[in-house]
Amino acid sequence: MSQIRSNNYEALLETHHLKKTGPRLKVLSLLSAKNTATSQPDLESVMNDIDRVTLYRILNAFEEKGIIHKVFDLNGTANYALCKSHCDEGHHHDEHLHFNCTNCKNVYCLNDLNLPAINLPAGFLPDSF
Amino acid sequence: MSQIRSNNYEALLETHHLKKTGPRLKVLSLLSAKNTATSQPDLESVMNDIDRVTLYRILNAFEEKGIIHKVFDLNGTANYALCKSHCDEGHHHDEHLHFNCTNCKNVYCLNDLNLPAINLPAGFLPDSF
DNA sequence: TTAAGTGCAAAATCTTTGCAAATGT
DNA sequence: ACATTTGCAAAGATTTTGCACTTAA
Repeated sequence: MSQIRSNNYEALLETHHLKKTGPRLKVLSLLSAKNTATSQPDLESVMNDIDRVTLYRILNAFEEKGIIHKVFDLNGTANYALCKSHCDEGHHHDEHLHFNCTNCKNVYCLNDLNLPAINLPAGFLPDSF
Repeated sequence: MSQIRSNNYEALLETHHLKKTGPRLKVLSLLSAKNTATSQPDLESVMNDIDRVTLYRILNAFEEKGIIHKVFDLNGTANYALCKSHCDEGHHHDEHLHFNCTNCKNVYCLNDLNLPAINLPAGFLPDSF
């Protein structure tokens, strides 16, 4: 089973023309193991065997490729979660809400939820949420 | 008229037991002059006569007192805007949405807007938005 | 007068950049 | 073998802290 999952990650990397390296697979498995977005500090502490700079670069690369998305919590710290649906290179398309639990401090992705209708002021068109 | 506005700021500071100093009044007048939230870098560049550290302390103090609120834009940079309604010390109560114009990069407060109904997953209760 | 606020210097973080060594294909 | 990716060192940027001086009340 972890075999199957691991293959999924590798396929994901292949799709995006990224090499299947240890650090990258580790990030993917960490992010998919949780149902909440993971903060960069948390990732760093768990990946203490790999360089902090490498983590920055992996996260940036994944975000550009549309593999993960970044959301800032109430403290302004970046949290990352896997994209569920069709995200292209350079453009994310899995628009959904997040919420920040004040109890456990976790950031949840509300993928199942319909986006509420939001009327922007006159003259503005919605682009993304 | 700028006289009247200035008096408003001073009253605001009095209410919160803060001294009416030059830097503080300047921050208040800058924030109220715009209908969008102002990023900290923008504030710094405009307040180039006062120390960066002072600005940090003023913004933190104002936020704690419930005079302003902080919102992070899509780049994770802090933007500040005056609170419109009843915000207490340590607790903000003017819940509203923000949006980030991809054209002008400004962060707008949607005070007039009704909050959309959002159903959290089972077991969670909304606290703030 | 005196408690609060400011400015400066310096520390502590956080993030980016450059380059040589290591690794995947 | 070659282009990518990583690790390390170092630069840059952001945020916090300590302390002496200044200012509002």
